[in-house]
Order: sequence, then C-alpha cells, then structure tokens
Amino acid sequence: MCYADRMDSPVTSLSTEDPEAALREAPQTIDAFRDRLAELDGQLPRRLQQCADHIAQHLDSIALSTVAQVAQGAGVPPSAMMRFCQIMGFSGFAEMQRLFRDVLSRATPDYATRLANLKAGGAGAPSTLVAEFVEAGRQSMEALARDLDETALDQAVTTLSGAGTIHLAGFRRSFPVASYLSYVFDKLGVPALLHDGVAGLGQRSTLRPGDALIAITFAPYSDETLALAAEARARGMPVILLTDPPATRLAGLGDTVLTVTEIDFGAFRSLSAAIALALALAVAVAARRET
Amino acid sequence: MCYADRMDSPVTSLSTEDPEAALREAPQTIDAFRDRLAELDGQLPRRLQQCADHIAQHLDSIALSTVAQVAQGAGVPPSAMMRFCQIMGFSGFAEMQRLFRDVLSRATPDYATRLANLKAGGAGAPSTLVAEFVEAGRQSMEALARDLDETALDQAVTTLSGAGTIHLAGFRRSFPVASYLSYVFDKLGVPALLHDGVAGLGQRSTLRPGDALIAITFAPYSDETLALAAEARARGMPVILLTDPPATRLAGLGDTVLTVTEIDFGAFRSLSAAIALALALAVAVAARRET
DNA sequence: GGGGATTTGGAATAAACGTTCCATCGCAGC
DNA sequence: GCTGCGATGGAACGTTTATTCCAAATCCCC
Repeated sequence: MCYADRMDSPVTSLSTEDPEAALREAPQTIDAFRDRLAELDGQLPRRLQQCADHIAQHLDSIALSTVAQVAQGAGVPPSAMMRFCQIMGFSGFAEMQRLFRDVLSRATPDYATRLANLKAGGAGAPSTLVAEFVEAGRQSMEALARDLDETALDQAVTTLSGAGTIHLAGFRRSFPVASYLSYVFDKLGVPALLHDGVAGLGQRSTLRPGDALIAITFAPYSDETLALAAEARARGMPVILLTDPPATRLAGLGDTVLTVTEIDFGAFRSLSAAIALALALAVAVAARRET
Repeated sequence: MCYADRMDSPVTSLSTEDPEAALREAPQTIDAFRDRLAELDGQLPRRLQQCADHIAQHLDSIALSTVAQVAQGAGVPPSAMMRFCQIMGFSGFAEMQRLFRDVLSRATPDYATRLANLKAGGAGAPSTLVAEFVEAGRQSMEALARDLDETALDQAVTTLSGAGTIHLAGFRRSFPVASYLSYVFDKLGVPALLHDGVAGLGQRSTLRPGDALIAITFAPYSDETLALAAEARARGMPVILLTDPPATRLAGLGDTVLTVTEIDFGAFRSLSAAIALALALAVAVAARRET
C-alpha cells in the first residue's frame, strides 16, 4: 500500500552513513515536531503510520501519558511506539515526552499559583473577581479554538470580501464587539458602517445592494439587531450572524452563522472569544480584499 | 491498589482515635488542596512545613515532577515529602500528583492540538488568524493574572464606590472597553456616564463634585481622553487610569493607575485583559456600593 | 511461488521511581 | 542527666514504566 521505498526509501534505516536521510535531529519545538510529522506522513509502514496519526491528533496527551497508554490509544503495541519515537529522532519515548512536558510547564510558569492566590483573597474581593474573569476568558478562548467552524468562517470571509460596505449591528452587550469591529475595519481601510442607534435614528437607508451585514447578538437576542438582519435579508444582502450556540432560533436570519461559546461568570461575559473571532474575521477580510 | 486501601485504611499514622486531626480525606480539587494547606500551616514540624511552603508556591510543578525533584526543591529528603503527602490525606505522592495531572489534562483537552491544526491552515487563512488571536488573548489573560496590582485595584474600588456618578472615557481602540463598562454599570444600577463624543459635543459640564472618572487609553494615548482626565483632576475629581505599562507619561494624570499588558497580534490587541479587569472593577464597585 | 528484506508483537531486560522501614537524632519533661 | 517520643534521613524494597531483542509474520521483487 504505502510502501514507497522505491523512492530512495529513506527514513527508517538510520544505520549507516546515508547522507540524505539518516541522523535526524530530534525536534526541539512543537512546531518542528509537527513539521517532521508531516514530512514522514505517507512514507511509513502501517503500524508506524498509525502512531503518527494518533499522535498528530492527541499532541496534548503525550505529556501526561505512558508509552503503554499512548500505544493503546493508537492501537499498536508499545514497541511500535518506541520505534516511532526513534524515527522521529528521539532516543526514546522519554525524550519525546520531555519536549511536551517542557512546553506544558513553561506555558504556565506560576499562572495557576497566582490565580489561586488571587482567588484566596476572599469572596467578593476585587482580586478574586479578576481571577474569575481571567479564568472565564481563558476558557472562552479555548472553547473558541475547539469549536470553531472553519467552513463557516471561510464562507463569511468570502462573502464579506466581496461586499461593498460592511454594516455592523450589535447593541447592548454586543455593542463593544461591533464598535471594535468598526474601529478595526476603519484602520484596515475597509468601508464599514456601525449602526449605533444614536438618537433613535435608523440607518436603514444606508443598506444598499452589494453591501453585507455583520449582526452580533447573544441570547436573549436584541430586537433591533434581529430586525436589521431581517431587513437586510429582505433586500437580498448577505448576513453574517455572530452569536452563541445553539443558534437554532436564528437559523433563518443569517446566510452564515458563526457561533462562540462565551463562558460567563455571574451575569457577565468576557467577550474575549467574540472579539477574537471578530478580529480574525476583519483581518482576513481586509487581507483578501487587498489581493 | 493504593486506591483500594485508601477506602478502609484511616489515612496516616496520626495515632489512633484522635478525633481532631485524623481521618482526613484527600482533597479532590485544587481549592480543597489549598484549604488543607492553609489549615495545616503553622502546626507542622520543621521539615514538613518546608514541604508545605514550597508546594504552596509551586503548585504547577507538582504535576510534572518526581518526588525527588519536588523534595529537592523544598530542600528536604524524599521521605519527608512522602510523609507530607500522607498528612495531606493522600496515600502517597503518586495519588497527590494524580490530582494535579487530572486538572492539567482537563484544562487542555485538545486545545494545543486544535490550535496547531488551526495554525497549520496556512499563513493568512482565517483559521490561522483565529488561532493567533486566541493565543494572544490567552497570554494577555495570564499576564493580567501575573502582574495585577492588587493594591491599586483595591484603591480604585474604594474610590469609585464612594463616588457619585462614574464617568467613562475611552476612544478609538479603548472605546469598546468603555462602552462595555457603561453597559455593565447600567445593569448593576451604578450611575455611570459614557463620554462618547457624539457629534463633537463635549460632556464636560456633567463632571460634578463628588464624581469620579475612569479613563481608558493605551499608547499612543488619545488626546481627548487625556484632556478629559486633566479636566477632571483640575476639578478635584479622582481619576482612575486604565492603561498599558509603562504608564510613566501618565503618572501625574491619575490618582490610581491600573495597567494591563495586552499581547498584540499584528497591529491589533485582543482587549481581553482590559475587559476582564474593567469587568472585575465594575462588579466589585457595585458590590461595595450595595453594602 | 520462493528469496531477501522489512516489519511486527511480545517477552525479557533495564532503568526510574515511589514507597517503606529502621536506625539515628533532637528535644521536652522529669 | 536520663527517658521517652516524635522527627529525620538514608538505604532497601517493590512496583511501574521504558527500552531492547528476537523469533515469527509480512511484504516486495524477481
């Protein structure tokens, strides 16, 4: 099947003085690790390919698992996993694991301790609140990375990069996101219009053919935003909805629905994830417009 | 096996029927762990106190270290560390470590993998941007937790909870933060006024004795915000500055200076940390006002 | 279909690590 | 100063975990 050893068959035989393939240095960073993984992909025997596939999808688990566990996860005997580690350039599993452990421990130098100390300030103390919001924000970020719908995002970028003016709608809780988008689009030179509802004046007449709308609203949804989205749709404009899951009630309102799971603390949400997604959207649109 | 006899063996060798100290169950969460640590503090023999002190300040390192390493860090022989684990209620170091490992692995289920996958989408791809902004936001959050000046925060809360109306100033990049604060204060029933600069109208006349100002501005600082802060000070109002470090240029402008290190990606910042801090500030102020 | 080479799985081995035990030490009360 | 008790440190032990090795299986090429 994938025995491609007619092509100079490099890789596995680290034996002699093969100048081309042998003597791989062990990856020093996670990125280098992934590069090596990609490079090896497709030219490995079956069991080793299983190792590679499984590891590629469970990078995190390496730091805290034993060979036996990782091997079982990949459906191979431990010895196969050992071979795989050596092919990757490490002396063995232990050395490979050290790479991931180092990253993990450097990622949180004293973060957890500090957070715990802040929390220990006592219920209601300002520093405790900061800790809680930091925690919520961090979790929101992770949820965003985990649950992002790349297809929907790509679609949104495509739609928006082809639009004339980009209209921005977001009230109440969502207004900060909308206003930041407005700022960012302005800096990037993308025509965008923030519907801010000042003085109760509508700006509906600015919705023109060829434009698009980004509507940002979280449950309980804002009537103004929904109305604006409906109006835009009625005029045949594409609508990008940025909301929280499940977006069932809004399904008919947007051509593209982007969802972010924002972890609340108390009654307030951090907006971190929504802003990060909005920012990425804006920069991607600007980049595609320029080309 | 060690988990089995945890059930029937009454924990450590703390004598027999001591009703006060004995029969400790092992902490199941990090918070419970810290509680137990605090409870034990001061009533331990010298070496064990050393263990407690060191561990309290290096909670993170437990998950990825061996007994020998932790013991060496605390300056005690491994056996002392073992005794400490048992006094904490665990069967041994392994069981204690499991608590921290579980937390660590649950904290990042597949986060790192997912991030790496997103990044691998190729430079400029929307998902790559999301990954970058998520990373930036997460780092900002950690920086906030690490560098928070609790004294300044407490001072700000005290000042604001005694104020009449709270004025909010933040333009351009800082406007989303200010507007969110405005929303939150409103929901919390705290009188607050957002200086939004609509139509170039000033709102300076609303600055009244007994009020306070929260001015949010990041380098390069916005002139409007600085001017408003100066005006407020001239009228004898307390000014809370929310800015990025170093705030040297602003030192004379605010009675209390709160700094957040926001990690940028490209030319844009996530605002996550600023919003988290602002949110905590608002909730703390509201809580103190009610009492 | 047979020969040579590679791959595979599991058993054997080695290392690391956690845990326990006991002799020694230090200290408080008598 | 002696006695008793807890604390201490290090060495010994047992378990877990990584690693190696080799015989059997598989595959490719001729």
